[in-house]
Amino acid sequence: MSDDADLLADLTPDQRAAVMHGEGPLLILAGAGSGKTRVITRRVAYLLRAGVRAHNILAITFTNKAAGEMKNRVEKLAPGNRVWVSTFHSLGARLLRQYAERLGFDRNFTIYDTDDRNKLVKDALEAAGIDNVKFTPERIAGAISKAKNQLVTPPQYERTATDFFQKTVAAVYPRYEKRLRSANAMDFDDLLYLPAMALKQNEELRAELDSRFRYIMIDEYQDTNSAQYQIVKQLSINNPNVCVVGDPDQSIYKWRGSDIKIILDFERDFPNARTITLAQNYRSTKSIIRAASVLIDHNKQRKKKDLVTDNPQGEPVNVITFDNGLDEAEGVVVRIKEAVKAGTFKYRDHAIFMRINALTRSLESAFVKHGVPFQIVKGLAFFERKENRDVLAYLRLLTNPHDGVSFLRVVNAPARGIGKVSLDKLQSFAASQEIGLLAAAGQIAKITEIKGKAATGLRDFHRLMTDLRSKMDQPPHELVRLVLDKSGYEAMLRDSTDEEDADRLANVSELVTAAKQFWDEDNSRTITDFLEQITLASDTDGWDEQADHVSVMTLHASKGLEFPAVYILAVEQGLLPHERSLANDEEIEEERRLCFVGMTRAMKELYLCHARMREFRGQLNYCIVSQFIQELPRDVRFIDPSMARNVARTAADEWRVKSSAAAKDWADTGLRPLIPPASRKPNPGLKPTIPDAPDTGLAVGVLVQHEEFGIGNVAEVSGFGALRKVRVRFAAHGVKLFVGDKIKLKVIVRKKAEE
DNA sequence: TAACGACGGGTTTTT
DNA sequence: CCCGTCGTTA
Repeated sequence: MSDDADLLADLTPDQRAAVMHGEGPLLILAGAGSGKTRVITRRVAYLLRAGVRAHNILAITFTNKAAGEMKNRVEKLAPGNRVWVSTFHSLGARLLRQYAERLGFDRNFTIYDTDDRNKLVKDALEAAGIDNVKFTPERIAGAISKAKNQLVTPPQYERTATDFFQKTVAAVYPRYEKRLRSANAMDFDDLLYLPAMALKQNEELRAELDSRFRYIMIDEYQDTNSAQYQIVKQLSINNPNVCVVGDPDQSIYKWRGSDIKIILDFERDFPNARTITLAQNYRSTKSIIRAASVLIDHNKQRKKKDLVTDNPQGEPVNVITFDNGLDEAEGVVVRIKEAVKAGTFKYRDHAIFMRINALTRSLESAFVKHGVPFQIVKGLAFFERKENRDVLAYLRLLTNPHDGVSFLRVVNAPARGIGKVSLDKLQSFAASQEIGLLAAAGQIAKITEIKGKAATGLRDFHRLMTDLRSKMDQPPHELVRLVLDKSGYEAMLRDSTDEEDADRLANVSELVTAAKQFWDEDNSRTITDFLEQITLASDTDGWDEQADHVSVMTLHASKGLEFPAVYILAVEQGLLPHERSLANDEEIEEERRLCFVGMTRAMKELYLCHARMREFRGQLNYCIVSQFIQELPRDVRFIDPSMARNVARTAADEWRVKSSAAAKDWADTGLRPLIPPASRKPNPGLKPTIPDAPDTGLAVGVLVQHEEFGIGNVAEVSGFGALRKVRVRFAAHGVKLFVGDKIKLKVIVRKKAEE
C-alpha cells in the first residue's frame, strides 16, 4: 500500500474512501469544487496499480477535452496504461464501428449533425407529402430526437401518439429512420440509441462487453439521459462495478433529455450501492460559496445539501448595474484590464459567462477596442462555416458514397450547371433503383430526362469522386488538399472578386492545417476519424487554457471549469432565467442551477452584471434585474458605476412605474431608492422613448387560436412585455399559461367594443 | 439554370 | 438585425 502514498496522501478521508472503494456500485455526490475530477483520476490509477487491466476500465466524461485530460493524468499516475476514456457519444460511435458487421451496419457511416438531421427530416417530410403542415422540420426533428433518447421506437411512438403534432411525428419518424439507414448515416442520438438497443436485444454482445468493461466510471452523472443510462445499466449486470460521480445541483441539460432522476435513483437501481458525499469545497472563497448556496436553496425540488469551505472569506460577491449592454461589455473589459495592470490577476485568470451566445458580440468589440486578448469558446464555429462545411461534405461523401445530404451539398459547389430540376429527377431515379445519389450520377446515361449541361455536370462530378476515391489511402491533410484542388473549389474562391471569398480561401487552407495537425498527433488516424472528431467536438474542446487571454463562454460551456475571477453578464429577467423557462417552475429551477454552476466556477472574485437597457434584435429594450439577484444574501456588494449620469436609470425607472403591476414589483429591487416620478425633471435629451404597452387585443374573455392547442378562451391576463402572463383555457388541452411577449396566440374573436 | 431582390421569420442552452 | 428561403426575371 505504501507505493500508493502519492495517490492518497493529499486526500481527505471521504475522497480516499472513494478512491479505494473496490467492487460494487458507488455513488459519489460531489458538490461543486469538491475535487471530483481528481478523485476519479486517482481511482482509475489506484485500480490499475491494484492489478486491474487497463483494458477492463471504461471512463466516461462529458466532453472530449475532459477525456483527453483524464487520459493524460492517468498516464502520469500509472504510466503505460491505455485506459478507454471518452464521452458517451464517442463510445457509441466506436462500438458501432467496431461491431458494425455483427449489428448489420456499414462501419463507414457518416455522423450527421443537427443541421444535416434537419435537412433529412425536411426531405422525409416532403417525400411523405406532409409538407403542407406548419410544423417546422426542426420541431419534428426535436421530437424524434427526444423519442430516441428515451429509447422509443417508431412503432412505439405511433402507438402512443395522440394529438395532431405527435401523429405527424409518428408518420415522419420511420421514414426519417429509413433515410438515415439508406444514407448509411447516424444522427447524434443514434450513437446512444443503437448501442443501447443492441445491448438490450443481443445478450451475447451485452455479456461480452459487460465483462470487458469490468470497471466503469462516469462523470457528470446528473446529466445522463435514458439511453445513456441503459448503456451503463446493461454493461453493469455481471460486473456491477460502476462508479458514478455527479451533483444534482449542477444538472443543466434537461432540455436535451437528461434526467435528474437517474442520479437520484442510483441507490435503488444498483443494490448494495455505497454512497459517498463530498461536501467540502476547495475552490472558492466563503463569500462565493455562501452566495451560491443561498441561491440554490431557493430550489424546491432539491435535497438539501450544504457546501462548506475552509477557504478565506474573500471579497464580497459583486452585483454591478450598467446603463446598457455596451457599457456592460466595456465596463467588464476595462475592469479586467485594470486588474491585470494592478498585477492582481493575469488575463487568463478571468472568464466571462453568459446565458446566450448572441451576447458575445458587444464584448468582442470592447476587447478589440481595449486591446485585451480574449478567446470566445465556441470551437465549432470554424468548422461550421459554409466553406468548411462544403469541403467536409466532399470528404464525407468520399468516405460514405451513400451520404445523400453531403452529395446535395457539394454536387453543384462549385457550379456545374446542375439545378434543382435535374436533382429532383436524379433523386426519383435513385429512389426507384434503391441506390444512392452518387451511384445514380454514375448511371447518368440511363436517366434520359436529364440532358445537356446538367448531364455533363453530373457525369463530371461522378468521375471526380471516383478519381478522389482512389486516393483514399492518403493521409487526411493530403486528401483535403486533393479535394480542394481537383473539385475546383479552391479555384472558385481564388478567382472570385468577392472580398469575403478571400477569407473563405484562408479558412479552407486552415482546414488543411487542422487535418495535418490531427494526423501529426497520431498518424494511424484516418479521414473518418478526422470527420468524426469534428462532428463530435464540443464547444470547450477548442479552448486553449494555456494562453494568456480572457475566456468567454456560455454558462453551459463553463461546467467543470474554474477561474480566479468570474463575470456573469446579463443577469436579467428574461435572459437568466431565460424567458422561455419563465412559465414553468421546473425550468426556472434549472435556470437557477445554471446560475449556480456559473457562480461556483469562481475561485476568488465573482461579478454578476446586469444592464438597465439592452439592444436586442435591433431594438432597445428595458431590462429588469434577475430574480436570482434578488435571491442572493444581503451582504453582496452593489456597484453602480453610472450613478453620476442617470439618464438610463431615470428612463428605466419611469418605464417600470408606467408599466404594469408585475413590472413594478421588479422595479422595487431594493438596489436603490426609487425616485417618485413627480419629483423628477423631464429629460429632453433622452434617446429611447418610453414604450406604451402594445395593444395585443388579449383580454379576459377573448377567443384565441394557438397553432398547437387550437381554440381557447382567455381566462387571465397580467403583466407587460416579457413579463406578461396569459392564461388560456383550451377546449381540448385544458388551461395553459403563456409568458412573455412572443406568445403565439391569434385573437380570433375580440371582446365586444367597450360600452 | 443562375442571379437577384423581396419577403418573412426567428435566435437558449449542445453531443 | 441577420439569416435563409422563396419567387421573379434574364
